[in-house]
Amino acid sequence: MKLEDKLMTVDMKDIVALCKRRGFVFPASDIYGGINGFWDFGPLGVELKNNLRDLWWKHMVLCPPIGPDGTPVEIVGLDSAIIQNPKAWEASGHVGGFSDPMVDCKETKLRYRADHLIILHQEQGNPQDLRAVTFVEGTSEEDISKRLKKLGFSPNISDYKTFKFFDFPYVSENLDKIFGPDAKEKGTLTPPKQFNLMFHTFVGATAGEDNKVYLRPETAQGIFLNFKNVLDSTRVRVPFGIAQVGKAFRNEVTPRNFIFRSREFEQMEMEWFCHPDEAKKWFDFWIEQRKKFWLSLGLSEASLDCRKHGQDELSHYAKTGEGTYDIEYKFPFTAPGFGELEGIAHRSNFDLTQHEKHSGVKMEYMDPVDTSKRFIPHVIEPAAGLTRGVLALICEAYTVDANRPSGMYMNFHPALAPKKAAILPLTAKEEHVPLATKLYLELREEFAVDLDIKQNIGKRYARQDEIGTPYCFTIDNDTVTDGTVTVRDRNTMAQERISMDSVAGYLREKMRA
RNA sequence: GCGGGUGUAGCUUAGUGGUAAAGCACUAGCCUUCCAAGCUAGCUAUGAGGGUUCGAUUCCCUUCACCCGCUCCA
Repeated sequence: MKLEDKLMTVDMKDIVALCKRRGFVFPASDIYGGINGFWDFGPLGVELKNNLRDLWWKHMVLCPPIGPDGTPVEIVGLDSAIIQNPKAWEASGHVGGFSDPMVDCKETKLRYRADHLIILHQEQGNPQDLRAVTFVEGTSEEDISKRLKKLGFSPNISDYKTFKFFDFPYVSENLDKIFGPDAKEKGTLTPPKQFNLMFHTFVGATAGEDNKVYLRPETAQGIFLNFKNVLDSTRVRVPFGIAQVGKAFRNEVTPRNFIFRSREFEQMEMEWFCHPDEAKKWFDFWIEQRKKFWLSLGLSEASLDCRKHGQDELSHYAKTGEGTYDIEYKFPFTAPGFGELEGIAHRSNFDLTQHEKHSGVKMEYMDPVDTSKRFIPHVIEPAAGLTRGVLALICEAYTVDANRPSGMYMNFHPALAPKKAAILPLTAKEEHVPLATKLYLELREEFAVDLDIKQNIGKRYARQDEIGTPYCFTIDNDTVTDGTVTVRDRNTMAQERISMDSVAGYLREKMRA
């Protein structure tokens, strides 16, 4: 089926319904009516998530890729605390810069980032006659003139003083006299609202400002905080990486699109420390590696996009250097557009420098061979969303097929499928069950497998199709006489006979990613 | 945060100001030698709270969740 056709037929509603029906993803706190921005992974969802996480870990830490010089790169793992000293988040810029004050326009229902607004003000003798008009930064002089004229003011921009929104004297008190960027009336802007995207809580039994702490909004900082510890406790040498998988929390203004943007989510991040002069080389290397990784999981080339960030969308730590690349996936709810799956950012030496300043601890790296070479390493960060990755895998796998009883199947790569195989005695009578049980007991030592005895064989195949089990092994009368079983392939529904002894080897072969 | 929509069983749909109905799924049993067949029995629902009323799933208010659009999104 062509991708376009698939997108026509696959509806997010069907995917969400399947996820709940079969135990991939449940609404969090379901029996209490749910809670906005939170989701739970069910029995099959957690298997899928763990499989993706383990493959990532294998690709990063256990068996990292071969570097440009032909030898494997060096990456070590870490699992840092979700709550760190709050100074860490001041240093990282999250306390000050992670929350953007917003201004709403009551008339037009539009919302603006206050730091993107400028105010043009014309001095008047009478304070009651304050002439102040707000514009979105970057509005052309021509458009500004036009709008000023329309409001009955002088169209000559040089008659005005320009302020950043927050630099305007007593801006909050004067809002009733200021024109919004798109408003016809003055005084329609609300005071700037602070959106603090970091969750906070308190350490200790009493709550107060002095023991306020934050839940990490990214796992990366835990890595930077341990940069020295890792250097001092292991024999790694620059260039090397530190990898971490874990939960992160963001108080998103608008959680949307199922588990795509949730307030509690999981990240897979690796910080690659290298010499500043080599940053470009490693940046390109990791973009290539990360793209290959997602393709190897079965995401199609057509539904993946690699895109460089524009200057205006760069985060506070990525303003300089090589910038940021996004690996994006064409989700049903973004199509024909794409949604971010992984960002590869050149964080330069921003974070280490910040932590050196705030903590007073030297973050300089000394080359162990040439001790005259000292520098604060630059960082290339491939940061992937584990939660988003699971969603992409689910969306990619969901395949409509009117020619089978279930009407669809989940086309997971065997290495990712929550269940690798089902063992099905053709009937619940005779000698089929004992033989099936024997095979099941053998396979469960090595693979996640199901033994399903009840109901007719068609229903059981259909159930396995819905959860994406790649293989079904069926025991019938021939098994009793010649020791062979049928293998039923999920995608083609074709069957072949193999000997019961070779089933484990057959599965092992298919699991290779 | 704004605007619009939706909310009855696991799913899809009925229905009513007065005992909430069905199909599929699910569970148990029978039957069944390869793709949701058949028979029997069983389980499960008006998102939450309040108001009006003798009585509310139905009318009203509030709230919550989800979907769409806007906004936002290291």
